[in-house]
Amino acid sequence: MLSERRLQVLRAIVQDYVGTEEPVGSKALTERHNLGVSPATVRNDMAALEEEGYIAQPHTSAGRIPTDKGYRLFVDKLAGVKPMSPPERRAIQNFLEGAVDLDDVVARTVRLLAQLTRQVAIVQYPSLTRSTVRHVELLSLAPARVMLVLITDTGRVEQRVIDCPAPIGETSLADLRARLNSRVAGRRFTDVPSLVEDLPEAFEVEDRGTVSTVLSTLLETLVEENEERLMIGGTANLTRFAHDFPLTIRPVLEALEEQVVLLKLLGEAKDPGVTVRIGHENAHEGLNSTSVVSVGYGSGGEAVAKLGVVGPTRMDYPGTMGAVRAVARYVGQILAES
Amino acid sequence: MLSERRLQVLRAIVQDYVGTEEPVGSKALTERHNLGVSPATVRNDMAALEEEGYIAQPHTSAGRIPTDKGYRLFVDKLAGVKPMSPPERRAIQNFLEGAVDLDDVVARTVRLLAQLTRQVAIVQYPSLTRSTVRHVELLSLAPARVMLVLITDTGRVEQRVIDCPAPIGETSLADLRARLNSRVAGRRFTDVPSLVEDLPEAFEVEDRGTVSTVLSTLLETLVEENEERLMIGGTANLTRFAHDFPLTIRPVLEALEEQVVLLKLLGEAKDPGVTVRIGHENAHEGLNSTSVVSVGYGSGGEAVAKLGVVGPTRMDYPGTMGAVRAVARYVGQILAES
DNA sequence: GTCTGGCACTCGCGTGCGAAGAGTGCCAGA
DNA sequence: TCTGGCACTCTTCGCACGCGAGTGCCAGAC
Repeated sequence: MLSERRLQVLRAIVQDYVGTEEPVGSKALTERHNLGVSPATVRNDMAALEEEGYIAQPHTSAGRIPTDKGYRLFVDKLAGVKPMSPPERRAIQNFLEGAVDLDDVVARTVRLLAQLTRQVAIVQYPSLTRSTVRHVELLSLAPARVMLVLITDTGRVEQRVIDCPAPIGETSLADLRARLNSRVAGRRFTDVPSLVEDLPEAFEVEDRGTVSTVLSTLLETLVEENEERLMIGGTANLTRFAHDFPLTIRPVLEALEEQVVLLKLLGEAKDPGVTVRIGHENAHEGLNSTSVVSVGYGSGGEAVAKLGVVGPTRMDYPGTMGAVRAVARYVGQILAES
Repeated sequence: MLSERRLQVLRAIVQDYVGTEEPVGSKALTERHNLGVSPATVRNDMAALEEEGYIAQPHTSAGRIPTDKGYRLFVDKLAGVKPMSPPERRAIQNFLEGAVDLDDVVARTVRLLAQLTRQVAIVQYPSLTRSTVRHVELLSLAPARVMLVLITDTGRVEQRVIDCPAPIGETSLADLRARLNSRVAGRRFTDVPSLVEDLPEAFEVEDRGTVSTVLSTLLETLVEENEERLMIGGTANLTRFAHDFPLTIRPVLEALEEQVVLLKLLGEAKDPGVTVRIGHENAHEGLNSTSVVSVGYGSGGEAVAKLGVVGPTRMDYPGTMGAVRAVARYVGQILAES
């Protein structure tokens, strides 16, 4: 077990390193933080911390920098979440309130998050799977071709063109539309399958094939996770620390282009609060020198999607966590209102 | 006027510099291209080319590199468009054919273009203003709240929620939907305004306000240019030449995040063929050291949107132009089919 | 026991210098 | 008009050197 002072030393190292971006030595530490002890003592503590793997030195005769393990301890035990100041809160609210539709909400959220944290922001669109159905529309494009439009309570619209096994008449289609909506409107996606199960039976034999096809397409649309979209922004912020790691920026940019990777990244965080994944804790190799701070957000009390930022492991964790949490909260509010 | 041989020298310089990424000297030139003259002669030509501003030397005693003006001459007079090889064409076609909807088409196009050119790819969604209406759908969300869904021939879907001045009955709404569709379905956006002008007159007085509101929202949606969306990809390719210009990558990334800038960038090119804007020819400052190669594409014979790539001025112009042109052609085909 | 001051030691980094190499410009001759 | 040769310029690279930051350890003080 580490003594209280050693934890303080670790905290000081993290704070200084995040601020200066340079390895921090024992002398500088005692000057900047009044720990009440001499550099020599701090050196002993540092040696112990290094022994335990919390800090490391890039070269002999250089200062120490925190390891992933050190940041982890810092985040878990030594630092809280720094709340946003009232002016910042107002700014967030104002910025988000101007949004006109869902795309705009997401776009503004990304910009806002990128600006606040000065890092790369990722915002997932409100997920289909946890939302409710507002309306299902069926349009006849051709005798045996139907377009399915699904509108969710979060304002998201998904459309699919369906090739039917047999032509279907306008009357039958209208019938199907009406029955479908009376059953599923306002219901959660997860409940839909059981609600429409016996629907084909209500139709004439010749239409049943088409009805089944439409229904299965609807169900596909509902559960299909790979349709989950997200928006990213603030990639220019990567260049802020590129001078340290010019070789790092490439894999990060590559990872950011893989939506699958990002969705997995956000999806992994199961914690209801703010989740932090540091360095090698990220499964994806390209992100081994970055940290991901993410949190769920939702229109009701419930999370329907995630948002977060990606930045260097050397980041201002309390501030970033505060910003991410605050933005998530306000986005939730905006979604609930609309 | 430059002599034939001097143009050849310029062409050789551009080609070598693009290949090696290093300033090219007179000796290397004569070795790699059989110009039939000695290095000394080439030196004289180089001096002349420098005098005219087509090439420059980074330092005294270094080789020459092309200037923006030099690239311009190269693109206009010295190089053609390099057509794709048959295997490449097949690969393009195969890759694009798997697309399931418009988003997917655009996403695949971006990936493809980024891979082929190894540069940053930008694809604009097929523009609303030049497409035709496939279907207009009206959904009653609440007595005085209607959702308008517009489906275009390119598969794009736009939706708006409209607050009506007065409640409107389902019958009237169905009537409006039917009349609207019979008038505008299959028509070009630009024709729509005159086609629906007198529509309110066909309704009862109490519904006219609502009908007008719906119509004006529809017209807004049709003309609203700021809704133009685009997708970009391949930003990781920027790092390929970041070692030369670590300071360049940041403004480029910033510019790429400004959709407005990109739309303007693509919009500027009026030429029906492939357009190339080199270095300072780009209005946006951040893109002063990059070139943009763009072209229109469309489902019919007509261009409805643009696509292109952004890369260093030192790029393989013939190859890039060929790839951009080929991809545009195939995307057009895919859009026409679906 | 724990902390402190002192001291020797280790490296990384910046500087200056010299040699090497690439490339140019110019000139006289074919 | 082209060519070969020559002197000149500059950049780059390697290397030695000194400086400074920072460490580790030890003996002594509280």
